[in-house]
Amino acid sequence: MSRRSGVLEFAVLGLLRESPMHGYELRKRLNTSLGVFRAFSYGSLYPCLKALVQRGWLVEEPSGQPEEQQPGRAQAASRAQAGSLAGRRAKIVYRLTAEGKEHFEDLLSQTGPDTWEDEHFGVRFAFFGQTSRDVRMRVLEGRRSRLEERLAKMRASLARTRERLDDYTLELQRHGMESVEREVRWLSELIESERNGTERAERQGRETGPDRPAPGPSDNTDT
Amino acid sequence: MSRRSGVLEFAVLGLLRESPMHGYELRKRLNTSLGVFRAFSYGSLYPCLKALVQRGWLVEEPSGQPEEQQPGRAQAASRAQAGSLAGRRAKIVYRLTAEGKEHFEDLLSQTGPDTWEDEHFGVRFAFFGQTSRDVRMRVLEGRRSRLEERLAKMRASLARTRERLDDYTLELQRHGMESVEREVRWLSELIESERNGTERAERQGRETGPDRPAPGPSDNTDT
DNA sequence: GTTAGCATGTAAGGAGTTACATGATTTT
DNA sequence: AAAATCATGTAACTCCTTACATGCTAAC
Repeated sequence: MSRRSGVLEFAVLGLLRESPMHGYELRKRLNTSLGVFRAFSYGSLYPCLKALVQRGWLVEEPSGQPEEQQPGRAQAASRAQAGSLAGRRAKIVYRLTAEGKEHFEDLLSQTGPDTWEDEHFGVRFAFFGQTSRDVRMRVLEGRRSRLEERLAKMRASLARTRERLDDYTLELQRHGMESVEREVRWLSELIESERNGTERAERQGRETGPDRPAPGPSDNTDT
Repeated sequence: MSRRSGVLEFAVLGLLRESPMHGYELRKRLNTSLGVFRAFSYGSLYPCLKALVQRGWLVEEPSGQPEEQQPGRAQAASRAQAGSLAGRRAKIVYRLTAEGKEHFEDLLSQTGPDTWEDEHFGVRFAFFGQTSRDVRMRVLEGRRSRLEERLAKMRASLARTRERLDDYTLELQRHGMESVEREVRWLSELIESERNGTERAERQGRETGPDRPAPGPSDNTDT
């Protein structure tokens, strides 16, 4: 029962929305696309898929990689016993149902306080491509003010305890604060560039807007 | 039963080593000193404390803040039923035993592959003040090469999939990689300054922050 | 005299991992 | 023919959180 993950569930629905996939591939995408932030194992993925099927958001489809099978009819005959799920071991492809799609869009439109917490924010951002602009803005701004709160607390506690702490603890705190400050600046840039993007494409319905080309003039892939 | 936390256990022993404390205070220290990285609730802290007592690494000591109690005898009499742990509600102070101290020092000297993983590294670093220099070096270098591995994987996967990803996913990955690169640079500076050891601090040109105290020759336990 | 903060605990459960178990297909 | 990788799954366990339950004490 359960397996009501939240993050994992959201990511699975989001990835399957782009195209049907089987579990193994799904997991790789999960751990690269959304990679730095979370990694999942089969032990959580497969039960989650089953649960999503039971709720009617996914359907399982057996697959023997149809495209590659057409030329190989002679070979296929030799192990034809396997029936319709011939060839390779019943690779189960999961596909999003209409209800699943609707449910995912509901999730996408949520802007509750959870959405900008550490565990959720990364995955929310990863699917910003399918998210409406106003939701994007609320999530980005929510996260920023969450982080600013955190910074304020850190600064206060640092001011109170500075003298009692040894150098390493201090350095750890300093580095932590710097990281948070850096994320705040990043968010501010993103928010700015969302604001400037307002020119064309004023439709903010939940239509999946692929009309949003660049989140800023950020082109930085060096080394 | 269990409650063999690892991180929480380590942090509790480490904090109690500095001075005895009761649970409530301990939790505050846990969530500020080691703050950005982890936060713990009473629901995990108190059972952990009990478990550590059972293993003989801590002892409980009742405390009614003795200094303030002497003048208040008349009032205390009215609720004298509470017996020897009078006054405020039996505040339980936890103190590290000799065995606990020894055990903590064992933990401090460990340099297994776990120690530089995300969950452990922060808390290990927080207690570097009590850690011997060679262990510090191994942990810092271990973490750095762990992160470099991760960077290599990210770069490879990015090169493979760059065209298929939308702008937000790309931006997420870029920011993630930048964060990891930043931590690598931070580690390299720390490693440098550990190497220079006795030399005193030199600081690289780094305009971002105020002054860098540069954890220098802080005294440590040697073997 | 009531809110806010100090202080300690427990039961239930959520979210995920590890280790195991199995077998097919591709590469060397 | 061995090794690597693809592929799917389950059971047991870990670690931690939430929500609850309780009561003291300081301050407004």
